[in-house]
Amino acid sequence: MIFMTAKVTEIKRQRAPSKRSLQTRARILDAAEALFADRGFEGASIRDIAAKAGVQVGLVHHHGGGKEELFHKTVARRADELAQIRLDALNALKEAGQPTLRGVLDCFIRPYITLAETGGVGWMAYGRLVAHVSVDPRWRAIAAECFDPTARRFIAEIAALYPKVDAALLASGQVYSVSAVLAHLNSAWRVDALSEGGQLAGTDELIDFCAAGIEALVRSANP
Amino acid sequence: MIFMTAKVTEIKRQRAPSKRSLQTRARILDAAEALFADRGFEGASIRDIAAKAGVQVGLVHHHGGGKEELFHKTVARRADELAQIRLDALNALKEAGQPTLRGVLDCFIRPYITLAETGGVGWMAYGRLVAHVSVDPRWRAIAAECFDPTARRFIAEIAALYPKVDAALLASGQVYSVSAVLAHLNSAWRVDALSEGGQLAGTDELIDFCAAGIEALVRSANP
DNA sequence: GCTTAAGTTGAACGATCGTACAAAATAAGG
DNA sequence: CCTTATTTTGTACGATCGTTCAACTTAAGC
Repeated sequence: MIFMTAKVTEIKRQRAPSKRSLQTRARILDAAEALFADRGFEGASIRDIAAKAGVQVGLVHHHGGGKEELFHKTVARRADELAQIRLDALNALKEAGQPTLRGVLDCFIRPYITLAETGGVGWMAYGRLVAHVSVDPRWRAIAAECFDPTARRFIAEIAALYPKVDAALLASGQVYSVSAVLAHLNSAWRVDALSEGGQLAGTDELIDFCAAGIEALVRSANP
Repeated sequence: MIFMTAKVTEIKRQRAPSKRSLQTRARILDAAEALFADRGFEGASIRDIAAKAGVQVGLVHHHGGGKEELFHKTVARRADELAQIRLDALNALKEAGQPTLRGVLDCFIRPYITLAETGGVGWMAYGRLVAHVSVDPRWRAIAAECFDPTARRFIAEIAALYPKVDAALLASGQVYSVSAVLAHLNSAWRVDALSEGGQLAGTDELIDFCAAGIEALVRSANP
C-alpha cells in the first residue's frame, strides 16, 4: 500500500535503450494515462493498459515497475513538462515589467488549459488524472512531489505582490484556483447540463474568477 | 458497467423492516461511505465494507443490492439531507428580504462546511466521496441526479440577481465554486504543506472567494 | 403465540486481479 | 559480424474480487 519512493538497488545501464523500447514505453504511459484518468487507480487494470498499448502484460511491469510506480511515472511525466512551460511564462512576464496578480495567474492557468484544448487527447486525460490524484489521500506524496514545487513558486510570486498578507491565505487561494482549473477542464459537461446546452466560460473568464477570488481573500485580511 | 437505475420487478414489502435491520443498513452505508471516500469505487471491496460494518459479505449485497447500487445509495443518502438544509436556508434568506449574491452563496456553501466540521466523521468523509463522484465520468448520472436539482435552484436564484447575464456563465461560476468548496474540505493538508504549517482560510473567506469570482464573471459579460 | 416474511450466516462460485519468471527475439556496443 | 544486454513474449501462480445461494435466526403481523 505504501508507495515506494527509493530504489534500494540502482543497477547501472550498460546500453542505451533502443528506439523501439522508448516508443513502447511511451505507448504504455499513454495507455496508463488514459485508463487511470478514466477509471482511477484500481479501476484500470494492468491488462487493460497492456491491451490498449498493444503489448503483453509482462511488458507493462518491465517498463512501469509495478502498478503504483507506473501510476507515479504517468503523473510525473507531464507534470515536469507543464512546470517548465509555466515557469518560462512567469519568467517572460517578469522580464516585461512589474507583474500583476492577473498576469501571474495567467502564467499558471493558461498553459494548462491551452495544452488540454490543443495538445491532444493525452493532455485532456491528464486533467482528469490530476483530479484523481488531488482527491485521493493515498497520492499525497505524488501530489507533493509533482505539484508543490511549482505551486510554491507561484504562491511566492503572489506573496510578493501582497507582502502583508498571510501566506496560508494565499495558499488557500492557490488551492481554490487549482480546483477551479480542474473543474474547468473536467466539468464542461456539467455546465452544459446545468444551463440547458450553454457553453462553459472561456479561459479569460476562468482567470478572472480566480484573480477576483484571491483579491477578495486579500481584502478579508486587510480590512 | 452501466449503472442500473430501474428495477424490473418491484416486489411489495409485506412487513416493516425491523429496527435491527435498519441499524445494520445504516452501519453498512457508513462503512461504504468511509471506504468509498478513502479509496474510490473499486479501491473499496465489498469484503472491506462488510468487515468495517461488522457483518457478512452477503449482507452487504442484501442491503446494498450490488456494488454500484450501494455506491449510489451512499451518495444519495446525504445528498438528500444536505439539499433540504440548503433550500431551507435559502428560503429563510428570501423571507428576510431581497437576497444578495453573498447571501445566496452562503446558503449553498456554509451548511456543507458546517456539517463536515461538526457533523461527525460521516459528513467529513462525504466531502471526499462527492469529490470522487465529481471526478469520474462514470458517475455522471449519479451527479446529475443527486446534485443537479439543488445546483439549478441556486443558479436560478443567482440569475435573478443578474437578469442580463448568460446562464451558462453563472453555471460556470457555480461549478467553479463547488470545486473550491470541495477543495476547502479535502485539501487542508495541501494548504498546510504549501504554507509551512499555515492554516486553511475560514468559511467566510471561502464564500468571499466564490462571490468575488462570480462577480468577476458577471463583469466580464457586462463590460 | 404462531406463522412466515425478512434478516443473517457462512461457504462457495467463476472471473479477474497484480505479479513473477523462463524462454525467445531484438538490437546496442565492440 | 558477434556477443550479450535488453526487450518482448507467453504462461502460470496465488490472492482477491463481486456475486450467488441454501440454511439458519430473528422478529413483524395477525
